[in-house]
Amino acid sequence: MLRLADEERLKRSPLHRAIGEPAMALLLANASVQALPAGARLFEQGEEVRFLHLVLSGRVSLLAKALGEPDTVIEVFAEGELLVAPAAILSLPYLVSAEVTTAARVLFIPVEDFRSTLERDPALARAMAELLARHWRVLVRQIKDLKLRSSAQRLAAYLLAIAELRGGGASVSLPEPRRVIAARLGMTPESLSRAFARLKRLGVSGKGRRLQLESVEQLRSFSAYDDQR
Amino acid sequence: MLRLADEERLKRSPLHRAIGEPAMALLLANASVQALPAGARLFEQGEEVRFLHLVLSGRVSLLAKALGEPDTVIEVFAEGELLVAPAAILSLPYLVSAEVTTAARVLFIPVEDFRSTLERDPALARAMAELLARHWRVLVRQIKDLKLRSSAQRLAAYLLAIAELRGGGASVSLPEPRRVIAARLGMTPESLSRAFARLKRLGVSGKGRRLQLESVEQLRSFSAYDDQR
DNA sequence: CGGCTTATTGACATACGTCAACTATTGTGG
DNA sequence: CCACAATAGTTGACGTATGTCAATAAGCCG
Repeated sequence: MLRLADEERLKRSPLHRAIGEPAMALLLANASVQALPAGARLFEQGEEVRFLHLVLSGRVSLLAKALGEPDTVIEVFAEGELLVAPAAILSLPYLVSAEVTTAARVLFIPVEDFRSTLERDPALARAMAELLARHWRVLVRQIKDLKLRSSAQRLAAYLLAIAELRGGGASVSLPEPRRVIAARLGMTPESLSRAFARLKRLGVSGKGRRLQLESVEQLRSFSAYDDQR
Repeated sequence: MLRLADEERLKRSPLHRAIGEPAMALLLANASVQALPAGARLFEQGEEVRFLHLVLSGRVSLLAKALGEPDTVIEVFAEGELLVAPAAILSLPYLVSAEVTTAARVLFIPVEDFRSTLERDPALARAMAELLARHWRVLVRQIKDLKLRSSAQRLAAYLLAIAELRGGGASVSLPEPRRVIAARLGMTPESLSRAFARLKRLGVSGKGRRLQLESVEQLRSFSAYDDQR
């Protein structure tokens, strides 16, 4: 069930670090791991929560849909991250759906175990408060983005956020297909293409997933980027 | 310092209910209350956190500014609510500023007292996890709004959210000047005016702060509104 | 009752979405 | 390994929602 590699990854997760061995054991008592292909759905908006999910590997997107069809991406979670704890904490139905973007291994913790551990173990409660606090900031940043920046500025900020700096430039490897990035940034794939075209003039080059940023400085001032984590 | 009316309000706040008398006493040890006029600033984006703020009365807006000037409103807090706990929990600078919208009385809790109580009192940690979980959902809903709905739909959803239902209709009393509502909904005051004009055809009437909604049903379907709390 | 702020309306600009055609990339089976 | 289909991304033409700027009207307060 829990492979060795999974154990390793679990040990490195922020949750495990924060709450330690004994509390983790409680959470794992009835937990299981599933290997899921890209496209698999973990849960749907409106459903009752049955498991708390922890991403062991791969990537999982949170999707929101309006009554019409086109889903948008709220956030993408990677290795070590916990999915949609709020619904689990509040015993409320999911506000969003979750879809595997890159084939993933996911830990399923029964929500009753999570809730009872949350009652009993103060470290878990503190860890959740901290995790949610971090997430609050991620979401607020996204709202600021959507309200205050143009699509090209959002793209620039996104590239800066995932870039590996070196010297005055940086290189970026896009972690998702462009279509997903477009949704995450609140635009259509077409607009994303055009945003990339606009950024060419600001020193963004390369094709496929690998890109080079010629001048981080220039991008930063274009995006009105504030590095605050 | 703490007036009787303040005590009353404090007792009714979700925080007090959740953590009880003794933990609350710890938080209050060095706390003070300030009466603030509309327009007063509680803190600025980028500043270090020195106090945790609890709104006793009045309304306080969270503002975000880009490098250019025009601020946008992330959220408005009313009586009994806690302001920007994430920065306090994480010991990170504020991501947003706070401005009093309607003259307010605000409790200032020194952040050291908050942090030490958070360490020691599991009930506070759990209360914070729950509070942040609720807030997470508020923010996600706003992101869904911004990405998936038109300005008129956002306004319709907003009106439904604050409406007092009666029969098939409802009445609404706008809690903020229209300029603030516009910013909260991610549009200009001009666009808000036009959104109201569009909703007239859907049975939204009245002027000034008091409005009537003729058919909640009609608005709901127009806004593609999902009531999920 | 002025005078100041706040909201509305109109004319216009623009960013972004939509639709469609085209191109590139990826995967698959012969 | 190539050929081809399927999918993903780009580009162009065009429409529309929303922003901008300016003028007017409406509320609000001393």
